[in-house]
Amino acid sequence: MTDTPHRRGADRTEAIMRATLELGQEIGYAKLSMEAVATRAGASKQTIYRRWPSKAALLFDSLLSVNAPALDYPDTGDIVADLRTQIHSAVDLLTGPPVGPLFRALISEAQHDPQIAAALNERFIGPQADKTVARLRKARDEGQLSPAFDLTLAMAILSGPLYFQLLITQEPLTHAYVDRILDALFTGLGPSPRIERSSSARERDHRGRLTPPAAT
Amino acid sequence: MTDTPHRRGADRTEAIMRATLELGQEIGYAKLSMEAVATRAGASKQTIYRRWPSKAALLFDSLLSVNAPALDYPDTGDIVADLRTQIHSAVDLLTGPPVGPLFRALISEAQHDPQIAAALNERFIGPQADKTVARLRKARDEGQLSPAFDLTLAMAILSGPLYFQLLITQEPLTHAYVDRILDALFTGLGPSPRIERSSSARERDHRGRLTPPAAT
Amino acid sequence: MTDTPHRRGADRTEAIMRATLELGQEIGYAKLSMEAVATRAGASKQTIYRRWPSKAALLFDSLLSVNAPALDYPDTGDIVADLRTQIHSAVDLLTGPPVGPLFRALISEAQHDPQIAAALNERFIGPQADKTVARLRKARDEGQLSPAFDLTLAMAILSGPLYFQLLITQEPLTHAYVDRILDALFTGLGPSPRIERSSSARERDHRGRLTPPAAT
Amino acid sequence: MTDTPHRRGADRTEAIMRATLELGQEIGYAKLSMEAVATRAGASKQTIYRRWPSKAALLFDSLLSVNAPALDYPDTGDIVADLRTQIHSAVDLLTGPPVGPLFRALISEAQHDPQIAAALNERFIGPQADKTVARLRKARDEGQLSPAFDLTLAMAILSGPLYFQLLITQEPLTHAYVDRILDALFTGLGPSPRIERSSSARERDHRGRLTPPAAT
DNA sequence: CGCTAACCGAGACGGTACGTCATGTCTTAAA
DNA sequence: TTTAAGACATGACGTACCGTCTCGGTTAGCG
Repeated sequence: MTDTPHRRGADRTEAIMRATLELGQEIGYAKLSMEAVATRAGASKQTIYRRWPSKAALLFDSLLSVNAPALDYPDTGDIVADLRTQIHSAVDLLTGPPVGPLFRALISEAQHDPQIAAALNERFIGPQADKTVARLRKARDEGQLSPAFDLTLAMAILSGPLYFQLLITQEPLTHAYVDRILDALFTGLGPSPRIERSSSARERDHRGRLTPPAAT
Repeated sequence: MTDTPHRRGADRTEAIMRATLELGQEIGYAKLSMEAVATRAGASKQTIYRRWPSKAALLFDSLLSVNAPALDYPDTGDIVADLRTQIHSAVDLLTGPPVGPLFRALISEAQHDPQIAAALNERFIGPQADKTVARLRKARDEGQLSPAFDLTLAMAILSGPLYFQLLITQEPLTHAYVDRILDALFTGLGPSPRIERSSSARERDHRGRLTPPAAT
Repeated sequence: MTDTPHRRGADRTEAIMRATLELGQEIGYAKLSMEAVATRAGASKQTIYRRWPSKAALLFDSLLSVNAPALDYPDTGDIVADLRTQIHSAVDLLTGPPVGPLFRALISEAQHDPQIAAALNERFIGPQADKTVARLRKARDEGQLSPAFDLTLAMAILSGPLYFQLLITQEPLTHAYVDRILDALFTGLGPSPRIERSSSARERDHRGRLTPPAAT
Repeated sequence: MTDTPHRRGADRTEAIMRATLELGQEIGYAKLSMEAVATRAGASKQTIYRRWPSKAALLFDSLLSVNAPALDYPDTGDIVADLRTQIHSAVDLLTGPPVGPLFRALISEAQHDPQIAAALNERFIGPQADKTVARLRKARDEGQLSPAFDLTLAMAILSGPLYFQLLITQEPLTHAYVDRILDALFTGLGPSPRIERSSSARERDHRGRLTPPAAT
């Protein structure tokens, strides 16, 4: 009476996703087989297929089931500091286990599964991008940024290089790299004399620029 | 003896890669099977495995075999115009068939095959990035950019959003989008009043900035 | 409350057997699945398993539920005519739908299900054989057959070749073939000149013989 | 180099059939699974399916592979003795392992697989029946039987009751039962006084009759 | 010019996983 | 309480590819 080998729908769902995450970390999400997940979860393949149409869909839901820390932008009034805080967190999440490998596997799948691509955008990429844009908009509304500041493009410039590093060059994604991009966006692509600058000076300059004025 | 079912070494290599490209375009590179390639090419699986250790390796060589136009930067003296010309070409290449889907498939594979990732970087991404950096360096040396301009980061900011669009949002990668990024990099993230500006005025301003001066 | 999706005990039993017969005729009794029967009958699998322990048992009861004409021997006083009448009827029943295929399927099942074999003998084969033996006994008692006539063996000789034809050679089981066997049993295996013979002559000869006297 | 895990086509065929026979005897031919055969034979399922289109076909070939004693009729000049000898042998073969259960399983399959039915008739039933008919014909030609003796029907009367017993009543098939049928055919359905009769008397009477003259 | 070694296609082979189907048991909710 | 509905673990199905391994047949290049 007390062992209850299995009980209700949701229980199975959870067990399967847990098995997916475990196996994914052990043998890699690319080599994951439905068969192995079923065995590990003590579930039948049918039960898995009842809920998820494909391995990618299972991966996706497993990713969602990871109780990720809510990545909401802080609002200290300092747009750069807030972006930094938030992007550092995002990078930490997307880089480390268990989310990192799973996330990369899903992007990989998204290249030949439009449904996964759509879901990924709707549930993962999009919301996060929206938050970034929203935080930038608030800063612009508060006059910290030029009224004409291109919010969406700024978001792309903040995100793009990170994904480039994550997916293409596959070099480690450090906080320092994030800082370089933030500095480029708001301080300029030039010699970044930020170390010497006082924080008040930095704050005054938060107007969205990649470069200092060229040496005349 | 006029039909010559097959001949010699290199011939086979070519036939196999041709079959790979054909099948990839017909059924998608993800669903491609060595079996199907062998059949289509009139080759035996053994012959394929003799030359390529994995499907990804075959895809990679097939990608290289596409006689892509050399993507070398022009040098008209105008750094922005040259970047624009070159990146437009690159985007056209990476977007359209047959390279586009194949390229995406390879990036997909690279997520779980470090060898492919390395090869992709060494033979594809890296060289192109180097050319971009080189062209930027030349512009800096010629005084068109601030001496402190961060060449590598600029490259990442130029490339990142494009890959983001290609791999993540999977929206069409247009010339217009490339132009927006270029403008952001060199003109600023602001209202881009470039339409009214004379070209000479634009040229004068090529100093690497994302934003106009904030409204004071 | 006019649709009454289902009602009470016996109703279900009937609906399930009807569905079994329908599906059996449509897709064959061998490919019949409990699942399909349940769906067709609008019943749950549990309800089926409550009543029948196996598919074969369900088939068996479905066979019994076919309102087969009672196959009782007529008694006109002419043993051969009566046997002929009765066996013709039996052959017609066992050959045509829906009983034929179902009967064969059950014999098939009986080869690896002793319970079905037993039931088949008790409820189907046995009673019919008993009737044949009884009719033969009566004829013997009336002096139409030799007192030493082996009733059981005669039954086997009458039945055996029919099952041989039904199950093994699977050639059509005709009335003519039945007649040949009857003639062999009562007239002889020889040239059967029965066509020229008067019926009275035939009757006189009903003593149970397979052959005419050999040509001396 | 001496272990040779497997080598040539035919080897596999043999191993698979051996595994089929073994498993069939252990767990029954009805419960036999291709999966189990493959495992036992150390073969892959594909290899099995390459050779046999269905489980029944595999069973059939396995049956043929049993090195059954050639069942050729002796010819001692005494038709009844020869039939007896031969049918006793046939019954022994078809009754005992490994042929018996396999044979019954195949007849079972033949009820819903016309190909098996055809093969069974062509390769198993037919040839044996032909031999019986041929032996009977020889006897007729030699004058031991009436010129008008119906050879085919005699064969059916000899075989039918045996299959009836094997498949339907499933009672043991004894030599004694065979003898009763033979006696019915050649001596008559009557009181069989064969025990007291001299063999010469019996021989004289071999004219193909089921009954003695009725008691007048 | 003929022989031999390398290479080829063909495809069999042991595997692994696929995605589907049916089994028989179980639970739930409605009637 | 009986039911329809259907989830569930199990296990087999038949198929698709994987990567390895003979097989013969054909060149090609050396002798």
